[in-house]
Parts: sequence; C-alpha cells; structure tokens
Amino acid sequence: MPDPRLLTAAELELMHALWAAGEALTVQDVVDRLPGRAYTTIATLLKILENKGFATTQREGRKLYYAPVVGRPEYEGTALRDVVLRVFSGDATALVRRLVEGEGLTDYELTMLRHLLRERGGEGAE
Amino acid sequence: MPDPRLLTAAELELMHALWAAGEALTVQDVVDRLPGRAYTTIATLLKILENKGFATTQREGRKLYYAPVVGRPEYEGTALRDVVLRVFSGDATALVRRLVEGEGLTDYELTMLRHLLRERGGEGAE
DNA sequence: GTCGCGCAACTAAATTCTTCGTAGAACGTT
DNA sequence: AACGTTCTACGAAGAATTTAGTTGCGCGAC
Repeated sequence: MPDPRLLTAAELELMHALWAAGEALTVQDVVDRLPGRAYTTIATLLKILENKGFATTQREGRKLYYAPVVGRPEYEGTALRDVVLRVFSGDATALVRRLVEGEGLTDYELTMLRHLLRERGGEGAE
Repeated sequence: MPDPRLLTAAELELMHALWAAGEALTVQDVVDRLPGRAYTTIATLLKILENKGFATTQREGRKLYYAPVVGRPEYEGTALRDVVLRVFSGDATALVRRLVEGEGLTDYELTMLRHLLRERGGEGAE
C-alpha cells in the first residue's frame, strides 16, 4: 500500500467534483460532471474514496449520496507537503523559488504573493 | 500511458541520486547510494529512465554510465506545474497561500521568501 | 403481477508500477 | 583454458491503479 493519505489522479478528479458541488452527490451527479468515464467506473472510484476515508455516504431511498470528509484545504496541504518532500527534498523555499523563477507567474500574481507574505507573521517582516 | 513528463516515485529517487552525483554513475554506484533495492531493480529503473529520455548512457568497457538528461530545476518546474494544475486548479498563488497558512514554514523561511519576492521583478514591488 | 429501468454491489480485465531472478556476455585471475 | 566475478539484457511476478461488465434489487408503468 502506498501513502494512504494521497489520492491517485483519478480519485483526485472525483474529489474535485465533490468539493466543488458543496452538497452530497449521487454517482449519476458525478458522472454528469465528469464525462468520459463509465457509470460503473465512477461508482467504483467513489467506493474507493469511501474506503480510504475521503468521503462518506448517506442513503436516501435507494440512492447513495457521497460527500467529502477530507476538505480541500486539508488535502492541498497534504499533497503540498508530499511534493516538497519528494521533489524538493523538504525545502519549501526552494519550491517557491522555482515557482518565481519560472515564468509561470504574472506580475499581478507576484504582487499578490508579496501581500500574502506581508500579512502572515508580522514578526521579522522588516 | 500516463503523463510521460512525470517520474514515478521510484524513478524520482534514482534521479535524485544522479542529480546529486554530479557525474555519470554506474548501476553499482546507484545501488551504493540507494540501499534496499536489488541490483537488478536499480538496473531496470535506470533503463526505464533512459527509455523515457530522463537519462543517457555512455559505455565504458562493459559498464554503462548513466547521467541525467533532464536537469533537476527543469524537472522541479514540471512537477510543480503538475501539482498546481491538478491539485490547485492552476492557481499558483493558492499553492503559496496554502504553504504560508500551513505551519510548515519557520519564520526564517518566511523571511527568505520575502527577500525572494522582492528581488524578482522589482516592478510592482510597492 | 410483471416488465423494464435505474441503481449499487460484485467481479474482472487491462494497464502501469515496482521489484527481482535468471541467462549470458565480458573481464580478470589462476 | 577454466573459474569466479561483474555486468547488462530479458522477462516475469506481484501490487496498485484504472476501467468497465454483469448481476441483482427495488420501483414505477402497464
């Protein structure tokens, strides 16, 4: 068993659907939001998410409603820590450096980030 | 085939060995640096890295010397873009926000980041 | 009531990832 | 030249992931 706190690519897509919905979804609801996979594929993946503890079900008649248990911010943190550790050898600042040095950020986004850092932890903000 | 630009967990470990070495390594060299896996496992993985275009080989007698083709910074960028896209829906600032809001950073690291952002793109630095 | 439809459970097939064993070539030593 | 060592190539088994088919139940239409 790999790291059970991490989602596979397909599982993550389903979680995005659950997170975005804001309400519990049936299998069919998810199929509608994520076309391209068979109904049974979605059903299996949702069951896996439940078994892994990422989602819960609630019966309503004969339908199953799936809702996320792990929140998106929480999972973002988990995934982020994993990348920092595995790709950046634990150095989070190296990650940000790569992000900033790459051309992936607009000037506007850079300004946003400066504000972010200013707000957090006024101590040491020189 | 999944995204061919991304490395699997085991492959990434080997690449770290190649990157850290700074010189071409034999299979045995890598085995010494990454104990716990059989010689043939390492050999197979290195072959895979070569096939995927992440490493090249140079024959020296009957030995094969492996060297990285894709640099570490380049791969960091690729992996980072993937996480931003798949986990953060393309919003790189959301990633940094999560990093900063989480308690994963020391005050020292935060100061580092502020400097980083100040240096890059003086425009708009207000 | 029974026929068909929507739904979940179960099963299974295809693919990918990880690991390693075996075979055989090449080399050095005796 | 025969022997043990070192190395690559090949292949295959096991685990994890992704996908989907089949079965069977309940519900409503007829």
